[in-house]
Amino acid sequence: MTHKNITSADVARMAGVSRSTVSRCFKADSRISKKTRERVIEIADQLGYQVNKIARSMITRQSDLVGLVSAGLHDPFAVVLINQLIQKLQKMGLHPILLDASNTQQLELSIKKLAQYQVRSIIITSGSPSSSIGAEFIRLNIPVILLNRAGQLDAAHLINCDNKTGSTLAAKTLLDAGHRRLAFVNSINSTYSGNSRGAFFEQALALKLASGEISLQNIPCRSSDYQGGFQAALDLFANRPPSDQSRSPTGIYCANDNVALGFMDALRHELGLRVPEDLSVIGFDDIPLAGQPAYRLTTLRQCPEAIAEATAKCIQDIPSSTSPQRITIPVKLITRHSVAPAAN
Amino acid sequence: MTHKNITSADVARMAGVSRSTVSRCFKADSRISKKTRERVIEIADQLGYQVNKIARSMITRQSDLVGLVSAGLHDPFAVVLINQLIQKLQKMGLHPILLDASNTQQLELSIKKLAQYQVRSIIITSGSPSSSIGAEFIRLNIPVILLNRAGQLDAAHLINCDNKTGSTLAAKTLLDAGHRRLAFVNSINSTYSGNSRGAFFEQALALKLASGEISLQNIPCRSSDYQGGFQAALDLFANRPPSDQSRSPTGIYCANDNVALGFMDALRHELGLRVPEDLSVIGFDDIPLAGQPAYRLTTLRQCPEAIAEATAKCIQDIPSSTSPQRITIPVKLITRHSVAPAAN
DNA sequence: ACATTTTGTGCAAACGTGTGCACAATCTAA
DNA sequence: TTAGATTGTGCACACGTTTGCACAAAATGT
Repeated sequence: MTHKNITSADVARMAGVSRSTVSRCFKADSRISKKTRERVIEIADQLGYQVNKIARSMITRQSDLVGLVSAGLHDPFAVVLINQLIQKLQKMGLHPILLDASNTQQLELSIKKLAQYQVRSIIITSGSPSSSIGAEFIRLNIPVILLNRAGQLDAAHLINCDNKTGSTLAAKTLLDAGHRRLAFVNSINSTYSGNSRGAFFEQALALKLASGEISLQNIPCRSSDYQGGFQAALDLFANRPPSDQSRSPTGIYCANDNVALGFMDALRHELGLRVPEDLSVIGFDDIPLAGQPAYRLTTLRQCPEAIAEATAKCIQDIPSSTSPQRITIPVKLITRHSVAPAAN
Repeated sequence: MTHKNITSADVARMAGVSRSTVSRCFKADSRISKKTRERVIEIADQLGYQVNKIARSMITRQSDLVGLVSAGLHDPFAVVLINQLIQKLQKMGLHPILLDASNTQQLELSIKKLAQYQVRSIIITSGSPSSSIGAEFIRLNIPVILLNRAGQLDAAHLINCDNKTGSTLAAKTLLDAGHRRLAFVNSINSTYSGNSRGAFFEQALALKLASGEISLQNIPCRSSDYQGGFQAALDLFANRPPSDQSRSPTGIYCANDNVALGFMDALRHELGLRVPEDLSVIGFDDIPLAGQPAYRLTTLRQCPEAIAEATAKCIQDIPSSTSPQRITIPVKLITRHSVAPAAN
């Protein structure tokens, strides 16, 4: 027994006008006499009438729905970002439908169904759903927004944090502290952010690397999360002869905070090394945990609120924009206590 | 220029049948000859036809959309729970629309709009949106599922973890370790879970409390999160004269893991106290961080997957179920290294 | 062979809205 | 006063589906 909704016909009858008039009373730019509009809205309110979005979507071929795909909620930065996105979208009257990209096959299925809901746009935030999915949406004329992801899609809107400045700052910070043996910790499963940061880090060090002043080592981890960082630190020092200890890196730049925290915990709790006395560590993102007393991680902050804000604005601008947008969000060095002058 | 979708009329024309027939070919229980059905589906596939959910929803007054409201993504347990929910729902072909309950006023607005999308049901997971919202949905004949929340709504489906058994186990664990001065850390902003756990904890200790064998102190914190726990520990020892130190509690039960971690960090990093040597701490939830080497928190695990599974099943069963469901999910004691025998 | 049931398909109405077009009413300008 | 412009409203169709009803064809029973 479904509840009978009050429709525009009801309020039309009540107000002694046609359904068309009722409809037009809710559109700002329609030619309706002030008097009629006021009366109709009055009655509508009184009846608790609300326009049926489903019916409206059918005719306008547009909805207030937005697809939001993310590879699980494992990465803490992804979580705060999504949180901000939800709030901003909600404020704009948009409703995000969350899709999990962990299972690619599953995802492709869901994402096709999603297209049937006339979503206004789709935001792809992390992980790696095959970019063919994005292409599929482009083909259906549904705008695609890529957040911190590689842009193989020319037609997609791109919003990225400034990995170049960030990585350059990381390099400078470690160099200024006197570190000579540097390392970059990154997942072997290439992600856009990680690879990009690594490349810019190396680029910032290029001159000194060429002159032999400093060294740079790539430390691979299995996954770009806490466990990955943890294991990477273990692996790094596992089969290293004591005589070789003096050659291990002292300035560590991690692809993101989560990796950095895992790396630090392994150093401290498993390997008996101190941060920052023995090794300096820099992360990226500034996730909430990074600032807490257990870690006090020096890191590059990318502001999730700014990204969410830019995304919201991007969606708003899409109807009037002709070419896909390219937006770069600034990052900021947050100096805490995980970097100290090199001991040797 | 919107992309022209292929409709059932297209495939009907192509197959030389009527739209009705096409529609029926996709419903399992319709009387359609095997031959026709196969041919139609063949052609539909070939054309890439997909039923328009919007149009279907309009006529069936049902959609594959599900409302999922949560108070931000701050609590780590809420995050893993939501993650599981998303995956399970996605697997069932349902699409969750996420709503943020941080701003109550904003929420009421969004949630009303949501009703217009004919959501199949609404899942309320944490935080405290006024229960009138739930009532509003009940009134609209939209099923409401409350997860780990108080049930002022008789008509709502209730899924709760077993706070009673959990708190009883916590009490037993601390008592068995020889602790006499116990405490419960909970937010002053009452949440259902926190209050419930506190009440059952006290209940489990009732006999020994009455006999004066042990003592129980309530430690309030401003919020039921990391910061709250952190500050609570600071407050507890702030204006306590050294002579009084011996009377402070040694067995601490926290309303949830997040509070427990904050509490522990304050003890260790700000107050110079050791866990578990000086104080024993038990949490609730078993969030991912709790198991990591920095904490090794002994805690009561409530399995997010089990809750999500129960929720999914609940939604599935709703059409055929007559009375609202009441489901309790078991919890399990996870023994790690934050509880030790009482020193004195 | 005929009556009756079963099976398969089409017609048309409904869901609730937006919007082009027509047209009446009011207003403006000479 | 009258022709034309402007304003406000209604009619009717469209969006893409589901589904009750009608009905032809096939199958069944006697």
